[in-house]
Amino acid sequence: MPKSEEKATRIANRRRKPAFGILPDLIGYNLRQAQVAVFLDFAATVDGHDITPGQFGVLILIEANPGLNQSQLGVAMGVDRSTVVAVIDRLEARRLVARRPAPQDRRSYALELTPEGSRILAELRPEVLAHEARIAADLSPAEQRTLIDLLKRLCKPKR
Amino acid sequence: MPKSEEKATRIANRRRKPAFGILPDLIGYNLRQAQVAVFLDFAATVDGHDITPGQFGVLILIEANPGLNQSQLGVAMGVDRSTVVAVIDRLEARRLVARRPAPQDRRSYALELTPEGSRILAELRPEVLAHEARIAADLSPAEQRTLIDLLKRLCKPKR
DNA sequence: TATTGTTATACTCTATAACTATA
DNA sequence: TATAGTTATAGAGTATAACAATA
Repeated sequence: MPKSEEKATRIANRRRKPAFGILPDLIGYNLRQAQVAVFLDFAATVDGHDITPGQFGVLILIEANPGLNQSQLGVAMGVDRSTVVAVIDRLEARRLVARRPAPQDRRSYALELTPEGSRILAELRPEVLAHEARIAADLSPAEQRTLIDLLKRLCKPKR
Repeated sequence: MPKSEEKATRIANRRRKPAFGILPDLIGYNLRQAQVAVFLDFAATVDGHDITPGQFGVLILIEANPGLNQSQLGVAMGVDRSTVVAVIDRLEARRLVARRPAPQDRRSYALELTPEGSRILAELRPEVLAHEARIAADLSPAEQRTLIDLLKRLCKPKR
């Protein structure tokens, strides 16, 4: 095969878009694709703060519920309490969250934002709102509300 | 504190639902919550087949594009080609996917489903469709189409 | 030079099981 | 007995950087 033909074949192969079967019709697949894209935009948005969507959620939850313990945080996030340990370890090492002694129960910690954590969160909040506006730029406000409503109703069978 | 009061406090703490701040208004958060719930239902649905949504997607892609190589698969899935290696390693170890010599390019493998892989996929497909119907049970067919449309339009700014 | 597959390495996220201190 | 936090362990999934074989 002559060189020019090889290259043409390679480029053709690269351009020939693969078929996706039933995937584009599946809610689960589109959910996953959307989440990957949103995650990338989030990371780019808060660049310099080095924070993940999950960590942002933890900061919001602790700010909204000061004194929350790790088990309660796990329930709120939908993860096991053993998973919470490492999450809080990372945030504590960065001095964004503190484990205080819980006044009523010596088994547990009362989680709080440090002043630095509050400051970072104050900076993050408008950035995250800008990120939200950007990912949803192609959707009207009504469509954005519809999307959130539909997402909340997934996996919630009629009662 | 008397025992009965302790218990009452604990139960009250457990019942007092934490506040979620701005999270419920964020598309990213609802996307994540929905994906976790969908993933759990998927795992329960294909129980016994021990397959993840990502692995199901790989099987569908290989079936729809027999002879695809690993790099092309990575592009189609949106992951690095080094990530594809371990994914295919696992599916090959389970004899669901085979690395065949690529006819035109000795650097690459032509990926194919084994007969066992085709068989499993034939079993999985109706299970996955049932799973899709279940997670979307609270949505009308029109709402399901709307949801998929809105998800596809996320992170796709107006051109 | 560019591409394919691979390895080494590292990090996040996740879970289960078992342990300890405390309730 | 039950709960809170922890540790050990394991596995999936992800990425970057470098390498050999091939194009």
